[in-house]
Amino acid sequence: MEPGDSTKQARAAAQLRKGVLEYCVLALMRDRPRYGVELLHALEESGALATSQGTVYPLLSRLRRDDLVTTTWQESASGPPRRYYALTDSGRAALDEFTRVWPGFRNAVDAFLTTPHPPTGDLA
Amino acid sequence: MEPGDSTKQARAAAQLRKGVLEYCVLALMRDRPRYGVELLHALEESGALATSQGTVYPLLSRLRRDDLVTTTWQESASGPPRRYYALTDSGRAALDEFTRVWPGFRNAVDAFLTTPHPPTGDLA
DNA sequence: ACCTGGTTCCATGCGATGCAAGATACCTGG
DNA sequence: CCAGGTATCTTGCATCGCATGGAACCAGGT
Repeated sequence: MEPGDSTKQARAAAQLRKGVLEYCVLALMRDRPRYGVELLHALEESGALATSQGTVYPLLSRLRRDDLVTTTWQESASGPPRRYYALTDSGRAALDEFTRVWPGFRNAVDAFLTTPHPPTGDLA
Repeated sequence: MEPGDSTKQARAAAQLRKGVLEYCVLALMRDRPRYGVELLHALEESGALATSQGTVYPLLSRLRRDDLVTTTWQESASGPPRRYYALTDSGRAALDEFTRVWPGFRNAVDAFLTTPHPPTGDLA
C-alpha cells in the first residue's frame, strides 16, 4: 500500500480492520508463540489485513496489559533478541469467544449486501 | 442487549461493527430511500448489527457531509415528519466498492480463524 | 385546553482503535 | 568504524461506536 493511498478502497479496508485485527493476531498465536515482525509478515501475506508496526505494537501492548498474552525474550541467530508472545488462558478464551461470534456477524453483513430491500416490505 | 452489558462477547461485537455499519446502512438504501428509525429497526432485526440512535444519527450526518446520501423531508401519516436518506452516485459507488472488497476481507478472517499455524512454517 | 405517551430527529462527550512518523537498540559485513 | 538490516516501542492524530440527554411533532384521554 502506497503511503499516500487515500482511495475509497483503502479507506473502506482500513475501517474494516478495526476490532478484527486483535483477534486475527490472537489466532496467529494459537499453535505457537510469535514475535512482532513475524506477526506483521503473516498479516501482510494475507493481503486484506496488511498493516504497519505502528498498529501492531500498540495492539500487542494492549493484549499484554489485559493479560491475554504473556511474553518471553528469546535470542535470535541473526539480529536483536525477539519478544515472543503466547496466549494465556484468557487470551484463548477471547479467541474462542470471537470464533463463536464471527460467523453470525459475517453472515449478517453478507445478507445486507446481497439481499434486495424491496419497497413493498422486507418479508412480513 | 442490556445497557450495562460489558461482557467480552459484547465488546467483540461492538468493535466488529466499526466501519461495517456505514456500508450496511448504505446497502439498506440501495433499493429505496429510508429514514432514521427505519434503518435502526432493520439493523436491530439483523441481530448482529443492532445499535442505537446515538450511533445511527451521527453516522447519517457523516454520510451527508461526505455527499454519499441526500435527504428530503416527507410528511408522516402518524407522527412528526421524517427525513428520508437516498444514495447519491458517490454513495452507490462507495457501496459497490465495499461489495468488491468485503469478500476478500471476510475470507481472510475466516482463514485466520480456521487455518492451523504449525510450528514448522506456514507453507513455504 | 391540558397533558401523557409514542415517534422522530439531533448534539455532546467519552473510550477504543488504526496509523503515520519517529526514536532506540542489536547484530553483521565492509 | 560505519552502513544496513532486524526488531522493538512511543507519540500524536483522526475516526468511529456508544451512552446520554434534549427537542419537536402528533394523537388520544380527561
